Amino acid sequence: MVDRRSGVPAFRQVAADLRQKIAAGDYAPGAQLPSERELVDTYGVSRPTVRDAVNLLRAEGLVTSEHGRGVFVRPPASIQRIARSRLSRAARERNRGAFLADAAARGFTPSASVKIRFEQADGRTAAHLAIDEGAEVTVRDRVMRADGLVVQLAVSRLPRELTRDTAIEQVDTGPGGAYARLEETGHRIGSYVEHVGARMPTPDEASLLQLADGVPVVTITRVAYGEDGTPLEMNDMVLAADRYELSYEWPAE
Amino acid sequence: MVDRRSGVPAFRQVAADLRQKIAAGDYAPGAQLPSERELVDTYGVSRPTVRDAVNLLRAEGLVTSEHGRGVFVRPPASIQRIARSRLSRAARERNRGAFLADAAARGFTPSASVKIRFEQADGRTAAHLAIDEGAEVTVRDRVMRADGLVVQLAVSRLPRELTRDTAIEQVDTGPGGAYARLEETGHRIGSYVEHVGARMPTPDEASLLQLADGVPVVTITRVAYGEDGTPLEMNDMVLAADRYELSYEWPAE
DNA sequence: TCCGTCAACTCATCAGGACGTCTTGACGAG
DNA sequence: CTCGTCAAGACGTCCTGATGAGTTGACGGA
Repeated sequence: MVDRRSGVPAFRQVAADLRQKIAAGDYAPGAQLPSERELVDTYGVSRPTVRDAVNLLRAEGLVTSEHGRGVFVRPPASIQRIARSRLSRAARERNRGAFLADAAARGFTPSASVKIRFEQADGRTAAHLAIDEGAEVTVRDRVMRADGLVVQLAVSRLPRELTRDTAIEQVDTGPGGAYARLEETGHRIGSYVEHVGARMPTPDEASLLQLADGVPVVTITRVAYGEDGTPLEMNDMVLAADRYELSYEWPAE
Repeated sequence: MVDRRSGVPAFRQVAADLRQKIAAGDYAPGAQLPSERELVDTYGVSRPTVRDAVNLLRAEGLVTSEHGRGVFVRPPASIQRIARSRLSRAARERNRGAFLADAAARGFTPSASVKIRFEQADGRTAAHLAIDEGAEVTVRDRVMRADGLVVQLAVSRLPRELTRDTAIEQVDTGPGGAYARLEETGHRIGSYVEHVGARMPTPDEASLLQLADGVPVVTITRVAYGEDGTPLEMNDMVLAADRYELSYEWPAE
């Protein structure tokens, strides 16, 4: 029952109580919460108030509601790891590319849809690739799946000069992926930089990645540099935050 | 005006239209959206429907609403960077610790509140530190501020044996921070591993970090290893995703 | 036994109204 | 000119009431 004199809005009190019960294990992961009607009786509030409370918990990623079934406590996500070593030349020689290698090693059946297009560099792309704004870039737009489920979106951009007459402008880049093709044409990779952030998904991303409410996406912008420091490739990746954990390792200096 | 026969819920149509107008620049960053009353007239829906639409945009982090003032387009966040080099010994010798060094270099006035306590290791801590579950650990619970604003939460855990009779069990760890004290007692750091993820904040975190709705947090678990591979310290950090971008760099192998 | 029907239960959506609090700015008293 | 008052308009909260749509399981017919 809510306290009307506390000054705390009723729907927040309901949300706080449910949140506490979930944390305490009264409602275990995967368990169903009482129906809206029951919550109305339990707390002595109206149904929209109960719905506001549930909406809050959903935005926090604590519960998901299923139309016609009920509201359920979100089970903890199964976490996958992406190690820095997935980009090593050794791994590249054994496989077709970073993502396919990673997924195969984990026992998933990976697949990817690729669309190639050519663009003029916008300001951000120009800055990352150290080229002029408006210069032509090759864009590889990929949707990666594991066992049919979309798990990652990636948009790769390279200066057009680096990809002309190479398999990078083809849907299938061949063994070792685009990085292998770059190195074959004399552009040996010297280092990588990854910029990592997080935000809420756009509706498109939420739908593609089949994200539940309250699940953010992790964004990674990776830039590959040549041994002389020239930027060779920029790769914008979007991952579901509840399905991925990134790991980075480096020696103390 | 919404299309009642399209099957798409009215509040989603309103949200989509507003989202498109924001993306197109009709409502610029920082600009005020029409009031709820105006939106009711514009789209021909009731006020709860308009509110549902605005709530959706807020959960996406696109807008913030201010009581008594209106609803505003969220301006793009000012991004800070954390480079791997902030953990170098050279930086440590010049400063008091990673966070204070970072903030000072950026022109902020940094401050931090620290609470020390001792715990028994839970399963996760035991796994990361390679110690027995239940073994005693020293916990440093820190709230970091820049110009008075809370920007980062950090909970550091070390095996108690490593901290006994050192300044690590004091609020002020002295010049160079806890890592410098560890190295002084013969525990030279060999490598770091960071595990990066993202999720929606708990209500506590949202309040401490003054997070707007729809802003996720980035979580970092950093483990520092000795030169022999022994885990020395585990540090759980929580950052506002709209105020930080992480950068990692490594040479190609 | 099997399977289709259908009632009952679930959440999703929407309307319309009421009252509260907060912010802003006009305006008048000093 | 300054400052406090106050009304208007903004969002916040909460209610009652209604309809729609998806899911499940009991039940009865084949």
